Amino acid sequence: MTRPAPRQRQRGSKDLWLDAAYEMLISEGIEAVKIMPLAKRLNLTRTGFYWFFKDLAELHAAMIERWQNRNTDALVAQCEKPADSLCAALFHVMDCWLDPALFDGRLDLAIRNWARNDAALLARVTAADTRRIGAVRDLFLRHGFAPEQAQVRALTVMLTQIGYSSMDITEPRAERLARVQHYVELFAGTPPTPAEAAEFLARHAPA
Amino acid sequence: MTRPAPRQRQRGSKDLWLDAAYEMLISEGIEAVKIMPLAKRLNLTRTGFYWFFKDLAELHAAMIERWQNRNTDALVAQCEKPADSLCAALFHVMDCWLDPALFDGRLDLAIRNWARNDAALLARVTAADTRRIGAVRDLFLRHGFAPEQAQVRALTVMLTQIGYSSMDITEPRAERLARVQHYVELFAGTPPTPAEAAEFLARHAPA
DNA sequence: ATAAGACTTGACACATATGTCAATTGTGGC
DNA sequence: GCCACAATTGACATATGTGTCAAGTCTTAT
Repeated sequence: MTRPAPRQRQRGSKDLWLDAAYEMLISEGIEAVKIMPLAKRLNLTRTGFYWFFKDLAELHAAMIERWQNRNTDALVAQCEKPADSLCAALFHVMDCWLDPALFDGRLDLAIRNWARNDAALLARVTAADTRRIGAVRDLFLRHGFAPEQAQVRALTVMLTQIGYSSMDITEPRAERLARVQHYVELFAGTPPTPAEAAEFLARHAPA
Repeated sequence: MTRPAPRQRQRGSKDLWLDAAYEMLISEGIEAVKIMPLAKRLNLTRTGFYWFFKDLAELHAAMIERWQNRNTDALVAQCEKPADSLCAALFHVMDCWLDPALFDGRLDLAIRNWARNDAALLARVTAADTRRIGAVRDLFLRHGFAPEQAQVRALTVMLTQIGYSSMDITEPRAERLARVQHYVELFAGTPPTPAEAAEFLARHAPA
């Protein structure tokens, strides 16, 4: 009968620090993820941190671990969803742009910037990129594109997504939603049918 | 007869510090642009810095000034170059991707990341983006696209460019060169003529 | 009630950064 | 030769960050 959570006065916790670290990473970059500021934000004493983590490096490792099991898997899954047409398939990919549960662009960008001066992380990001681009490229290949065009279109889809985060575009949700079908038209080379567009919009109707 | 440059033992100089600061900004982000590390890299005494700049903030301001008068102007100029066809016009835009004198993607990215936590800079970046996207959009409008499609295509062109820097893609020059015509085909909706592609390639032939 | 263990705290030692200032060092103009 | 002054320097005061450790404080199981 192991008591599942002994919990005592428990003000801090591993996840509490980790969550705060994520917020910091996303809003100000890895350079801002420091123990003292996190402690201030959490209203805890700085040294309590060391009960949960060996040091800053261990916090960093934990953050990377958490990212690893996220964005990429969801994106690949969206690419592999069965679809009746190219446009329908692309709409599945576009779902990622509208549902933060599928893909967190800000987190991705933050990790990417972090990787600029962390060789080990860069390797993991590059591996993730290869997987993602490969998944989108295969989608285009399945729909009859020549290898060169499939590769370029896949890259452009991914690049656009990253650019969106990087440029920090904050159009209203409705506007972005309406714009998606134009992106699909661009990437596919032909406009989606009204039925396809309608299905997409229905998926993202306000809950 | 004002002696133009009195120069004495002059080991440092405003530009020396500024150049070093740019290198730092590009390779490691604004957080790394600190006086002590710059001094070390330049093999100068840290305090010498204060002869040229009032403080770190003044260095920062100088860097922004220098960026301001660069990337955007060249890009807009490329968009406005006369062209016989849409593809030819797009090839002019693509010139920016291959000529660092026209557009320095790494600098642009670094400034963009910096702007994430500097509201004043963010405003300038946003203004630059508006100008750039507007120039590309007008290009598509001139070639007969509907407003919505022109806007989406312009955004995608810019987003792709930013994504390229952000993703840090380092394909060999020859490969990128070869790929450009596929991007043009994607953005234009129709492939360029062999003559147009050849002209582009000739422009970028090794000097 | 009390002991065990989960969690917190403050003091210490240290590193790296910023900015000020008075003192110095070279060099060109006289 | 030497003066003026542009440019450099080292010492000082201060801020913010990291990490260690011994001592303290709750809370729950017995």
